[in-house]
Amino acid sequence: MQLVPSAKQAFVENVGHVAECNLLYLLVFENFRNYINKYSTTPLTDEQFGVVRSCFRPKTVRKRQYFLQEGEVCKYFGFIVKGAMRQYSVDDKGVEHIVGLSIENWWVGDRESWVMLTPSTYNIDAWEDTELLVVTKADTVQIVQQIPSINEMVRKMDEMHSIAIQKRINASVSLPADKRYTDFVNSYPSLVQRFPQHLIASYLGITKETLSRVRKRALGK
Amino acid sequence: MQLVPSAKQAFVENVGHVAECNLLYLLVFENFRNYINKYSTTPLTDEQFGVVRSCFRPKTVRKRQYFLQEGEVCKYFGFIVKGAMRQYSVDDKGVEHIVGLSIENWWVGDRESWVMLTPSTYNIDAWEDTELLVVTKADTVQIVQQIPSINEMVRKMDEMHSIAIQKRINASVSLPADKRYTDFVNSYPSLVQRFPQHLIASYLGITKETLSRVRKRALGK
DNA sequence: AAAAAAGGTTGACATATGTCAATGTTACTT
DNA sequence: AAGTAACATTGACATATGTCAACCTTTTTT
Repeated sequence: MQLVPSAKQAFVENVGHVAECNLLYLLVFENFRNYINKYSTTPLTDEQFGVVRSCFRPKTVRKRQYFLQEGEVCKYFGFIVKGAMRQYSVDDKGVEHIVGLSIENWWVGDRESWVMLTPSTYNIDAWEDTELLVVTKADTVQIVQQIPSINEMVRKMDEMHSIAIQKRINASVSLPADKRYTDFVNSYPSLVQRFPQHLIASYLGITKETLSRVRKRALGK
Repeated sequence: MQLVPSAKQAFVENVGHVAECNLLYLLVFENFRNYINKYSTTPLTDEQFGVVRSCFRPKTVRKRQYFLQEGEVCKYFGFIVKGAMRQYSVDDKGVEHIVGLSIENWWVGDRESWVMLTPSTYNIDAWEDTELLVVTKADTVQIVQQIPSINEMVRKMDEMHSIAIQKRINASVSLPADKRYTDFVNSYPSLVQRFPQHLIASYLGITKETLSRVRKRALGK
Protein backbone atom coordinates (compact mmCIF):
# COMPACT_ATOMS: atom_id res chain seq x y z
CA MET A 1 0.00 0.00 0.00
CA GLN A 2 1.15 3.46 -0.85
CA LEU A 3 1.31 5.67 2.20
CA VAL A 4 2.02 8.83 0.23
CA PRO A 5 -0.38 9.11 -2.69
CA SER A 6 1.05 10.65 -5.84
CA ALA A 7 0.82 14.39 -6.06
CA LYS A 8 -1.64 14.14 -8.90
CA GLN A 9 -3.78 11.85 -6.82
CA ALA A 10 -3.63 14.33 -3.98
CA PHE A 11 -4.72 17.17 -6.17
CA VAL A 12 -7.59 15.05 -7.39
CA GLU A 13 -8.62 14.36 -3.84
CA ASN A 14 -8.43 18.00 -3.02
CA VAL A 15 -10.61 19.25 -5.83
CA GLY A 16 -12.65 16.24 -6.63
CA HIS A 17 -12.54 16.53 -10.40
CA VAL A 18 -9.91 15.48 -12.87
CA ALA A 19 -10.59 18.48 -15.07
CA GLU A 20 -9.90 20.86 -12.21
CA CYS A 21 -6.90 18.81 -11.32
CA ASN A 22 -5.26 19.51 -14.64
CA LEU A 23 -6.14 23.14 -14.28
CA LEU A 24 -4.52 23.21 -10.86
CA TYR A 25 -1.44 21.59 -12.32
CA LEU A 26 -1.20 24.37 -14.86
CA LEU A 27 -1.66 27.00 -12.19
CA VAL A 28 0.99 25.49 -9.98
CA PHE A 29 3.56 25.55 -12.73
CA GLU A 30 2.54 29.02 -13.86
CA ASN A 31 3.08 30.23 -10.32
CA PHE A 32 6.45 28.52 -10.30
CA ARG A 33 7.37 30.13 -13.61
CA ASN A 34 6.54 33.55 -12.24
CA TYR A 35 8.62 32.80 -9.20
CA ILE A 36 11.64 31.94 -11.32
CA ASN A 37 11.22 35.01 -13.52
CA LYS A 38 11.06 37.20 -10.46
CA TYR A 39 14.61 36.14 -9.58
CA SER A 40 16.25 36.50 -13.00
CA THR A 41 16.78 39.35 -15.41
CA THR A 42 15.51 37.59 -18.53
CA PRO A 43 12.25 35.60 -18.47
CA LEU A 44 12.31 31.91 -19.37
CA THR A 45 11.36 31.03 -22.94
CA ASP A 46 8.58 28.45 -23.37
CA GLU A 47 11.15 25.92 -24.43
CA GLN A 48 13.35 26.56 -21.41
CA PHE A 49 10.41 26.37 -19.09
CA GLY A 50 9.46 23.07 -20.70
CA VAL A 51 12.85 21.70 -19.67
CA VAL A 52 12.53 23.08 -16.17
CA ARG A 53 9.05 21.71 -15.84
CA SER A 54 10.15 18.25 -16.86
CA CYS A 55 12.73 18.28 -14.06
CA PHE A 56 10.31 19.13 -11.27
CA ARG A 57 7.97 16.44 -10.00
CA PRO A 58 4.95 17.24 -7.83
CA LYS A 59 4.99 15.49 -4.49
CA THR A 60 2.61 15.46 -1.55
CA VAL A 61 3.78 15.10 2.02
CA ARG A 62 1.03 14.63 4.56
CA LYS A 63 1.11 16.27 7.95
CA ARG A 64 3.69 14.67 10.30
CA GLN A 65 5.27 12.68 7.48
CA TYR A 66 8.94 13.05 6.66
CA PHE A 67 10.34 14.75 3.60
CA LEU A 68 13.83 13.93 4.85
CA GLN A 69 14.86 11.79 7.78
CA GLU A 70 18.08 11.89 9.80
CA GLY A 71 20.57 9.45 8.33
CA GLU A 72 19.26 9.70 4.77
CA VAL A 73 21.10 11.53 2.04
CA CYS A 74 19.09 14.51 0.82
CA LYS A 75 18.35 13.47 -2.75
CA TYR A 76 15.66 16.06 -3.45
CA PHE A 77 15.24 19.73 -2.94
CA GLY A 78 11.64 20.85 -2.70
CA PHE A 79 9.81 24.04 -3.57
CA ILE A 80 6.74 24.43 -1.38
CA VAL A 81 3.64 25.10 -3.46
CA LYS A 82 1.29 24.89 -0.52
CA GLY A 83 1.78 23.89 3.07
CA ALA A 84 4.25 24.26 5.91
CA MET A 85 7.32 22.28 6.93
CA ARG A 86 9.90 22.28 9.66
CA GLN A 87 13.54 21.24 9.76
CA TYR A 88 15.06 20.12 13.04
CA SER A 89 17.80 18.16 14.72
CA VAL A 90 17.32 15.86 17.71
CA ASP A 91 19.88 15.96 20.52
CA ASP A 92 21.16 13.23 22.87
CA LYS A 93 18.23 13.72 25.18
CA GLY A 94 15.69 13.41 22.39
CA VAL A 95 14.88 17.11 22.37
CA GLU A 96 14.02 18.56 18.97
CA HIS A 97 15.78 21.77 17.92
CA ILE A 98 14.10 23.68 15.11
CA VAL A 99 16.61 25.01 12.60
CA GLY A 100 14.14 26.01 9.91
CA LEU A 101 10.46 26.79 9.35
CA SER A 102 9.16 27.05 5.79
CA ILE A 103 5.92 27.83 3.99
CA GLU A 104 4.72 28.55 0.45
CA ASN A 105 7.39 29.65 -2.04
CA TRP A 106 10.24 28.57 0.19
CA TRP A 107 12.69 25.80 -0.55
CA VAL A 108 13.35 22.85 1.72
CA GLY A 109 16.23 20.42 1.90
CA ASP A 110 19.50 19.96 3.73
CA ARG A 111 22.20 21.76 1.76
CA GLU A 112 25.05 19.98 3.48
CA SER A 113 23.74 16.50 2.74
CA TRP A 114 22.67 17.55 -0.76
CA VAL A 115 26.05 18.99 -1.68
CA MET A 116 28.32 16.57 0.15
CA LEU A 117 26.18 13.47 -0.35
CA THR A 118 26.54 12.72 3.35
CA PRO A 119 23.79 11.40 5.63
CA SER A 120 21.75 14.26 6.96
CA THR A 121 21.72 15.16 10.64
CA TYR A 122 18.35 16.83 10.22
CA ASN A 123 14.75 15.81 9.86
CA ILE A 124 12.34 17.67 7.63
CA ASP A 125 8.66 16.93 8.04
CA ALA A 126 5.33 18.45 7.12
CA TRP A 127 3.58 20.54 9.74
CA GLU A 128 0.57 20.86 7.45
CA ASP A 129 -0.31 18.73 4.44
CA THR A 130 2.16 20.02 1.88
CA GLU A 131 2.41 20.10 -1.92
CA LEU A 132 5.92 20.34 -3.28
CA LEU A 133 7.76 20.48 -6.55
CA VAL A 134 10.87 18.37 -6.09
CA VAL A 135 14.04 18.16 -8.14
CA THR A 136 17.03 15.84 -8.07
CA LYS A 137 20.61 17.02 -7.89
CA ALA A 138 21.44 15.64 -11.34
CA ASP A 139 18.58 17.60 -12.87
CA THR A 140 19.56 20.70 -10.94
CA VAL A 141 23.10 20.53 -12.30
CA GLN A 142 21.68 20.16 -15.80
CA ILE A 143 19.36 23.12 -15.76
CA VAL A 144 21.79 25.35 -13.89
CA GLN A 145 24.33 24.73 -16.64
CA GLN A 146 21.91 24.91 -19.55
CA ILE A 147 19.59 27.73 -18.60
CA PRO A 148 21.12 31.08 -17.68
CA SER A 149 17.98 32.29 -15.91
CA ILE A 150 18.05 29.29 -13.63
CA ASN A 151 21.71 29.81 -12.95
CA GLU A 152 20.98 33.39 -12.05
CA MET A 153 18.03 32.45 -9.89
CA VAL A 154 20.00 29.88 -7.95
CA ARG A 155 22.77 32.35 -7.35
CA LYS A 156 20.39 35.04 -6.20
CA MET A 157 18.54 32.67 -3.95
CA ASP A 158 21.77 31.53 -2.38
CA GLU A 159 22.58 35.18 -1.84
CA MET A 160 19.25 35.87 -0.19
CA HIS A 161 19.58 32.77 1.88
CA SER A 162 23.05 33.80 3.03
CA ILE A 163 21.80 37.22 3.97
CA ALA A 164 18.86 35.91 5.96
CA ILE A 165 20.93 33.35 7.76
CA GLN A 166 23.63 35.91 8.54
CA LYS A 167 21.04 38.12 10.18
CA ARG A 168 19.90 35.20 12.24
CA ILE A 169 23.43 34.57 13.43
CA ASN A 170 23.91 38.19 14.29
CA ALA A 171 20.68 38.11 16.29
CA SER A 172 21.73 34.96 18.10
CA VAL A 173 25.05 36.39 19.27
CA SER A 174 24.01 39.97 19.91
CA LEU A 175 20.35 40.09 20.97
CA PRO A 176 18.66 38.89 24.18
CA ALA A 177 15.69 36.55 23.88
CA ASP A 178 13.00 39.23 23.87
CA LYS A 179 14.61 41.22 21.05
CA ARG A 180 15.17 38.06 19.06
CA TYR A 181 11.47 37.34 19.31
CA THR A 182 10.24 40.78 18.24
CA ASP A 183 12.84 40.69 15.50
CA PHE A 184 11.43 37.37 14.34
CA VAL A 185 7.84 38.59 14.45
CA ASN A 186 8.76 41.62 12.36
CA SER A 187 10.78 39.61 9.86
CA TYR A 188 8.41 36.67 9.45
CA PRO A 189 4.86 37.59 10.45
CA SER A 190 3.49 34.84 8.20
CA LEU A 191 5.43 32.18 10.09
CA VAL A 192 4.09 33.39 13.43
CA GLN A 193 0.59 32.64 12.23
CA ARG A 194 1.36 29.21 10.83
CA PHE A 195 3.47 27.63 13.57
CA PRO A 196 2.73 27.20 17.28
CA GLN A 197 4.76 29.08 19.84
CA HIS A 198 6.75 26.15 21.09
CA LEU A 199 8.24 25.66 17.62
CA ILE A 200 9.10 29.32 17.32
CA ALA A 201 10.68 29.22 20.76
CA SER A 202 12.85 26.32 19.68
CA TYR A 203 13.74 28.17 16.48
CA LEU A 204 14.91 31.09 18.60
CA GLY A 205 16.92 28.82 20.85
CA ILE A 206 14.77 29.28 23.97
CA THR A 207 12.18 27.17 25.77
CA LYS A 208 8.44 27.58 25.29
CA GLU A 209 8.12 28.76 28.90
CA THR A 210 10.64 31.53 28.37
CA LEU A 211 8.90 32.63 25.19
CA SER A 212 5.58 32.69 27.00
CA ARG A 213 7.05 34.97 29.68
CA VAL A 214 8.84 37.14 27.17
CA ARG A 215 5.56 37.70 25.35
CA LYS A 216 3.77 38.54 28.58
CA ARG A 217 6.35 41.14 29.52
CA ALA A 218 6.23 42.62 26.04
CA LEU A 219 2.47 43.10 26.38
CA GLY A 220 2.92 44.92 29.67
CA LYS A 221 4.85 47.65 27.88
CA MET B 1 49.54 61.93 3.57
CA GLN B 2 48.45 58.46 2.67
CA LEU B 3 47.51 56.43 5.70
CA VAL B 4 47.14 53.20 3.78
CA PRO B 5 50.07 52.72 1.44
CA SER B 6 49.30 50.98 -1.82
CA ALA B 7 49.48 47.23 -1.74
CA LYS B 8 52.52 47.30 -3.95
CA GLN B 9 54.18 49.70 -1.56
CA ALA B 10 53.33 47.38 1.30
CA PHE B 11 54.86 44.41 -0.45
CA VAL B 12 57.96 46.44 -1.09
CA GLU B 13 58.19 47.32 2.55
CA ASN B 14 57.77 43.71 3.51
CA VAL B 15 60.50 42.29 1.32
CA GLY B 16 62.71 45.28 0.84
CA HIS B 17 63.43 44.76 -2.85
CA VAL B 18 61.43 45.70 -5.91
CA ALA B 19 62.54 42.59 -7.74
CA GLU B 20 61.21 40.37 -4.99
CA CYS B 21 58.12 42.50 -4.91
CA ASN B 22 57.24 41.58 -8.48
CA LEU B 23 57.93 37.98 -7.72
CA LEU B 24 55.64 38.12 -4.75
CA TYR B 25 52.97 39.62 -6.93
CA LEU B 26 53.22 36.69 -9.27
CA LEU B 27 53.08 34.24 -6.41
CA VAL B 28 50.00 35.87 -4.93
CA PHE B 29 48.11 35.60 -8.17
CA GLU B 30 49.33 32.08 -8.82
CA ASN B 31 48.02 31.10 -5.40
CA PHE B 32 44.73 32.79 -6.24
CA ARG B 33 44.55 30.96 -9.55
CA ASN B 34 45.03 27.64 -7.81
CA TYR B 35 42.36 28.58 -5.35
CA ILE B 36 39.88 29.26 -8.13
CA ASN B 37 40.74 26.06 -9.97
CA LYS B 38 40.21 24.07 -6.81
CA TYR B 39 36.57 25.15 -6.79
CA SER B 40 35.70 24.56 -10.44
CA THR B 41 35.68 21.55 -12.72
CA THR B 42 37.63 23.12 -15.60
CA PRO B 43 40.80 25.14 -14.97
CA LEU B 44 40.97 28.75 -16.11
CA THR B 45 42.70 29.41 -19.43
CA ASP B 46 45.50 31.96 -19.42
CA GLU B 47 43.25 34.41 -21.19
CA GLN B 48 40.44 33.95 -18.68
CA PHE B 49 42.81 34.32 -15.80
CA GLY B 50 44.11 37.52 -17.36
CA VAL B 51 40.59 38.91 -17.21
CA VAL B 52 40.12 37.77 -13.64
CA ARG B 53 43.46 39.19 -12.64
CA SER B 54 42.62 42.57 -14.11
CA CYS B 55 39.50 42.70 -11.96
CA PHE B 56 41.25 42.06 -8.66
CA ARG B 57 43.26 44.85 -7.10
CA PRO B 58 45.74 44.25 -4.28
CA LYS B 59 44.98 46.20 -1.13
CA THR B 60 46.65 46.46 2.23
CA VAL B 61 44.74 47.05 5.44
CA ARG B 62 46.88 47.71 8.46
CA LYS B 63 46.04 46.30 11.86
CA ARG B 64 43.05 48.02 13.47
CA GLN B 65 42.11 49.82 10.25
CA TYR B 66 38.72 49.37 8.66
CA PHE B 67 38.01 47.45 5.50
CA LEU B 68 34.32 48.33 5.89
CA GLN B 69 32.70 50.65 8.37
CA GLU B 70 29.12 50.66 9.64
CA GLY B 71 27.02 52.98 7.49
CA GLU B 72 29.06 52.49 4.32
CA VAL B 73 27.86 50.44 1.39
CA CYS B 74 30.07 47.42 0.87
CA LYS B 75 31.58 48.22 -2.53
CA TYR B 76 34.34 45.62 -2.44
CA PHE B 77 34.62 42.00 -1.59
CA GLY B 78 38.06 40.92 -0.50
CA PHE B 79 40.03 37.69 -0.72
CA ILE B 80 42.55 37.49 2.11
CA VAL B 81 46.01 36.69 0.80
CA LYS B 82 47.67 37.12 4.17
CA GLY B 83 46.42 38.37 7.51
CA ALA B 84 43.39 38.18 9.76
CA MET B 85 40.18 40.20 9.92
CA ARG B 86 37.06 40.37 12.03
CA GLN B 87 33.49 41.38 11.25
CA TYR B 88 31.30 42.70 14.04
CA SER B 89 28.28 44.77 14.92
CA VAL B 90 28.10 47.26 17.77
CA ASP B 91 24.98 47.33 19.96
CA ASP B 92 23.24 50.21 21.76
CA LYS B 93 25.60 49.91 24.69
CA GLY B 94 28.68 50.07 22.52
CA VAL B 95 29.46 46.38 22.92
CA GLU B 96 31.03 44.69 19.91
CA HIS B 97 29.53 41.40 18.74
CA ILE B 98 31.76 39.32 16.49
CA VAL B 99 29.85 37.77 13.60
CA GLY B 100 32.84 36.61 11.60
CA LEU B 101 36.55 35.84 11.91
CA SER B 102 38.60 35.35 8.76
CA ILE B 103 42.15 34.47 7.76
CA GLU B 104 44.08 33.51 4.63
CA ASN B 105 42.03 32.22 1.69
CA TRP B 106 38.76 33.44 3.16
CA TRP B 107 36.55 36.11 1.72
CA VAL B 108 35.44 39.22 3.58
CA GLY B 109 32.59 41.62 2.94
CA ASP B 110 29.01 42.19 3.99
CA ARG B 111 26.80 40.22 1.64
CA GLU B 112 23.65 42.08 2.55
CA SER B 113 25.10 45.52 1.86
CA TRP B 114 26.91 44.24 -1.23
CA VAL B 115 23.80 42.69 -2.77
CA MET B 116 21.20 45.21 -1.65
CA LEU B 117 23.39 48.31 -1.91
CA THR B 118 22.25 49.31 1.57
CA PRO B 119 24.46 50.81 4.30
CA SER B 120 26.13 48.05 6.23
CA THR B 121 25.35 47.42 9.88
CA TYR B 122 28.73 45.76 10.33
CA ASN B 123 32.33 46.80 10.69
CA ILE B 124 35.16 44.82 9.19
CA ASP B 125 38.66 45.60 10.33
CA ALA B 126 42.10 44.04 10.29
CA TRP B 127 43.22 42.14 13.35
CA GLU B 128 46.65 41.71 11.81
CA ASP B 129 48.19 43.62 8.92
CA THR B 130 46.34 42.14 5.98
CA GLU B 131 46.91 41.79 2.24
CA LEU B 132 43.78 41.44 0.16
CA LEU B 133 42.71 41.05 -3.41
CA VAL B 134 39.58 43.16 -3.78
CA VAL B 135 36.94 43.20 -6.49
CA THR B 136 34.01 45.50 -7.24
CA LYS B 137 30.47 44.31 -7.76
CA ALA B 138 30.42 45.45 -11.40
CA ASP B 139 33.53 43.41 -12.14
CA THR B 140 32.13 40.45 -10.26
CA VAL B 141 28.97 40.50 -12.36
CA GLN B 142 31.11 40.64 -15.48
CA ILE B 143 33.36 37.69 -14.72
CA VAL B 144 30.57 35.59 -13.28
CA GLN B 145 28.69 36.00 -16.54
CA GLN B 146 31.67 35.64 -18.84
CA ILE B 147 33.71 32.92 -17.23
CA PRO B 148 32.01 29.61 -16.43
CA SER B 149 34.67 28.56 -13.94
CA ILE B 150 34.13 31.71 -11.94
CA ASN B 151 30.40 31.21 -12.03
CA GLU B 152 30.92 27.69 -10.76
CA MET B 153 33.33 28.81 -8.09
CA VAL B 154 30.99 31.49 -6.80
CA ARG B 155 28.14 29.02 -6.66
CA LYS B 156 30.20 26.44 -4.83
CA MET B 157 31.51 28.97 -2.39
CA ASP B 158 28.03 30.17 -1.65
CA GLU B 159 27.10 26.58 -1.06
CA MET B 160 29.99 26.03 1.34
CA HIS B 161 29.22 29.27 3.06
CA SER B 162 25.58 28.29 3.48
CA ILE B 163 26.57 24.95 4.92
CA ALA B 164 29.02 26.43 7.40
CA ILE B 165 26.61 29.09 8.52
CA GLN B 166 23.80 26.57 8.87
CA LYS B 167 25.94 24.51 11.19
CA ARG B 168 26.63 27.57 13.25
CA ILE B 169 22.93 28.25 13.61
CA ASN B 170 22.25 24.68 14.58
CA ALA B 171 24.97 24.94 17.22
CA SER B 172 23.58 28.19 18.55
CA VAL B 173 20.07 26.81 19.07
CA SER B 174 20.92 23.29 20.15
CA LEU B 175 24.24 23.29 21.99
CA PRO B 176 25.21 24.72 25.40
CA ALA B 177 28.20 27.07 25.58
CA ASP B 178 30.81 24.41 26.36
CA LYS B 179 29.85 22.22 23.41
CA ARG B 180 29.75 25.23 21.12
CA TYR B 181 33.31 25.99 22.10
CA THR B 182 34.71 22.50 21.57
CA ASP B 183 32.77 22.38 18.33
CA PHE B 184 34.43 25.62 17.29
CA VAL B 185 37.90 24.45 18.26
CA ASN B 186 37.44 21.27 16.24
CA SER B 187 36.03 23.10 13.23
CA TYR B 188 38.46 26.00 13.14
CA PRO B 189 41.70 25.18 14.96
CA SER B 190 43.53 27.78 12.89
CA LEU B 191 41.25 30.56 14.11
CA VAL B 192 41.83 29.59 17.74
CA GLN B 193 45.52 30.29 17.29
CA ARG B 194 45.08 33.61 15.51
CA PHE B 195 42.44 35.35 17.60
CA PRO B 196 42.34 36.04 21.35
CA GLN B 197 39.77 34.33 23.52
CA HIS B 198 37.59 37.33 24.08
CA LEU B 199 36.90 37.57 20.35
CA ILE B 200 36.11 33.89 20.12
CA ALA B 201 33.81 34.22 23.14
CA SER B 202 31.96 37.01 21.40
CA TYR B 203 31.78 34.94 18.22
CA LEU B 204 30.16 32.16 20.25
CA GLY B 205 27.71 34.57 21.83
CA ILE B 206 29.12 34.36 25.36
CA THR B 207 31.29 36.61 27.54
CA LYS B 208 35.02 36.17 27.92
CA GLU B 209 34.54 35.28 31.58
CA THR B 210 32.16 32.45 30.71
CA LEU B 211 34.54 31.15 28.07
CA SER B 212 37.39 31.21 30.57
CA ARG B 213 35.34 29.14 33.01
CA VAL B 214 34.14 26.77 30.34
CA ARG B 215 37.71 26.11 29.32
CA LYS B 216 38.75 25.52 32.90
CA ARG B 217 36.01 22.96 33.43
CA ALA B 218 36.88 21.26 30.16
CA LEU B 219 40.46 20.82 31.35
CA GLY B 220 39.28 19.20 34.57
CA LYS B 221 37.79 16.35 32.57
C1' DA C 1 -21.06 14.62 24.26
C1' DA C 2 -17.05 12.75 26.21
C1' DA C 3 -12.40 11.86 26.00
C1' DA C 4 -7.99 12.71 24.50
C1' DA C 5 -4.34 15.37 22.64
C1' DA C 6 -1.95 19.51 21.78
C1' DG C 7 -0.83 23.95 22.97
C1' DG C 8 -0.20 27.56 26.28
C1' DT C 9 0.46 29.68 30.93
C1' DT C 10 2.11 29.98 35.58
C1' DG C 11 4.77 29.12 39.95
C1' DA C 12 8.76 27.34 42.56
C1' DC C 13 13.14 26.39 42.21
C1' DA C 14 17.82 25.11 39.96
C1' DT C 15 21.35 26.28 36.88
C1' DA C 16 23.86 28.87 33.58
C1' DT C 17 25.51 32.94 32.24
C1' DG C 18 26.27 37.96 32.78
C1' DT C 19 28.25 41.88 35.39
C1' DC C 20 31.58 44.19 37.87
C1' DA C 21 35.82 44.62 40.20
C1' DA C 22 40.26 43.00 41.44
C1' DT C 23 44.38 40.60 40.19
C1' DG C 24 47.68 38.12 37.43
C1' DT C 25 50.02 37.37 33.13
C1' DT C 26 51.99 38.28 28.83
C1' DA C 27 53.60 40.99 25.16
C1' DC C 28 54.73 45.18 23.34
C1' DT C 29 56.59 50.07 23.69
C1' DT C 30 59.64 53.42 25.20
C1' DA D 1 64.75 47.67 32.36
C1' DA D 2 60.59 50.04 33.25
C1' DG D 3 56.21 51.01 31.99
C1' DT D 4 52.08 50.24 29.61
C1' DA D 5 48.44 48.01 27.24
C1' DA D 6 46.08 43.91 26.02
C1' DC D 7 44.57 39.68 27.46
C1' DA D 8 43.13 36.20 30.79
C1' DT D 9 41.55 34.61 35.20
C1' DT D 10 38.95 34.64 39.47
C1' DG D 11 35.46 35.79 43.07
C1' DA D 12 31.03 37.71 44.61
C1' DC D 13 26.83 38.61 43.26
C1' DA D 14 22.75 39.67 39.98
C1' DT D 15 19.95 38.25 36.30
C1' DA D 16 18.18 35.42 32.70
C1' DT D 17 16.83 31.24 31.32
C1' DG D 18 15.94 26.28 32.07
C1' DT D 19 13.41 22.55 34.45
C1' DC D 20 9.59 20.38 36.31
C1' DA D 21 5.00 20.12 37.63
C1' DA D 22 0.38 21.71 37.77
C1' DC D 23 -3.30 23.64 35.51
C1' DC D 24 -6.07 25.70 31.88
C1' DT D 25 -7.85 26.26 27.17
C1' DT D 26 -8.59 24.87 22.64
C1' DT D 27 -8.79 21.59 19.17
C1' DT D 28 -9.20 17.01 17.56
C1' DT D 29 -10.66 12.37 17.95
C1' DT D 30 -13.68 8.86 19.33
